[in-house]
Amino acid sequence: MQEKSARRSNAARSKATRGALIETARRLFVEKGYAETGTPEIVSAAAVTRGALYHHFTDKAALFQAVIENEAAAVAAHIERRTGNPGSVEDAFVSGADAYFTAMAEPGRARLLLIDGPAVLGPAAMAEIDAVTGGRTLRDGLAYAFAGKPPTPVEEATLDALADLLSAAFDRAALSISIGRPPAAYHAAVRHMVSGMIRNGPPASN
Amino acid sequence: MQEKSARRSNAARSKATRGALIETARRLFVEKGYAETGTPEIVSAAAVTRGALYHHFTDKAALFQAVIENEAAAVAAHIERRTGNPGSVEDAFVSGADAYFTAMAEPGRARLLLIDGPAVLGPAAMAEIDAVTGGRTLRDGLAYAFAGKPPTPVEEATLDALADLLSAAFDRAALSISIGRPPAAYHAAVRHMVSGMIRNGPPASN
DNA sequence: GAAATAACATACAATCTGTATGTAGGTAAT
DNA sequence: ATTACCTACATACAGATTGTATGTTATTTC
Repeated sequence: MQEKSARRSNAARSKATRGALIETARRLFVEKGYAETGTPEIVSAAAVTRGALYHHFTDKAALFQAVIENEAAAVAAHIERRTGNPGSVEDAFVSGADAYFTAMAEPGRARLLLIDGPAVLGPAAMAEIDAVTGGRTLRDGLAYAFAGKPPTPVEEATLDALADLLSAAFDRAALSISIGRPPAAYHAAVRHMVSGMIRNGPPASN
Repeated sequence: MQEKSARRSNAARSKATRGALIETARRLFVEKGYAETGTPEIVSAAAVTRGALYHHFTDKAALFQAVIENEAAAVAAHIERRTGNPGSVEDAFVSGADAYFTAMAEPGRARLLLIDGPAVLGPAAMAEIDAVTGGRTLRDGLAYAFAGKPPTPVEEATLDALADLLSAAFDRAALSISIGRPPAAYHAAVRHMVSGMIRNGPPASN
């Protein structure tokens, strides 16, 4: 065997330093925000060098993106884990929203995914990430809720827009709760909004 | 009279340079984003010096905040100007949303107010600015819509939350339209969301 | 018109980011 | 096992940016 430090494969070395960087960066980004956190501080806290950082990530934004992708995956995993199949479509939305809220209650997560993420990576890139991880379940739920009970088949674009609005409402709820607003009020508001949208039947075409 | 440059009062000088800085900064912030726009570039484009900038604003963020306050005021002015009194409460919301969308269609405005603003100044400061300029009209509209038709008087906190969610939906609609998504679809979606929320009556207390 | 103050201008110190270059440890082929 | 090669990291550096400190010029005030 070797001396002090055990021999480690390159894969293991990479995994360790990447992990340390992402974990430490996440903490500092949450504490002080993306712009106010310098790479010297990150690498110092992670006990690596800037050379290692720029070896594994093309720039500071790429490190941030790795953090964001982690968070998005964690949210998706949490939701998928605790998703049984409830009775009504309405209940599915409400309990889905509830799962989303508890996932987003993880400290710092709302700020990362809803504030800094869009600003640093752009709304387009964030939408991309959301699509890869969670996305689309809202839209499918709405389509199902409106299926076969037409005045007229719902326009695709309107469905997309409706899902977008609903998603924005959920995001805002998560963000507001994360800054101390009363969760119960937001739960009630979400329930009301969802039930109103669904009971009201499919949207008119125009 | 003086020689070449006419004597100008201090108030006039300040107004001119502040105006040039805010106007130029707005343009560059929209073109390249807040973080990627340096103060040297701003002052150069505005034909002033960095000394002038830091005389009028405590730092770069303060200049940005001035830009944001301008935009918020412009939105509020636009909405107030074209607000008649329509028939139903529902129509009031829909036409209010419409006015909001056209105001937010001003190029760059959505990015400034909905993306960079929250990231640079924080959601709290943005809420403050919104409250000073527009704010509260959504909440009042909802209160009016639900007035006197109780199962039970609507909880204040729930009303706040509902207004918050609705506002988030409007923001998202404005943002999505600003990046090229079909306006008609969002108009339809907003109408459906609003009518559902209102026709569904006051939210249950729990 | 002189003193005081506001509105700038210039110079500087401290950082920070990304790159370039150098080195040590791991892998692979012979 | 030795050699050659490649990956992972370290160090040094150039360019640029931010906020401040200090100096100068134009207005106001007395």
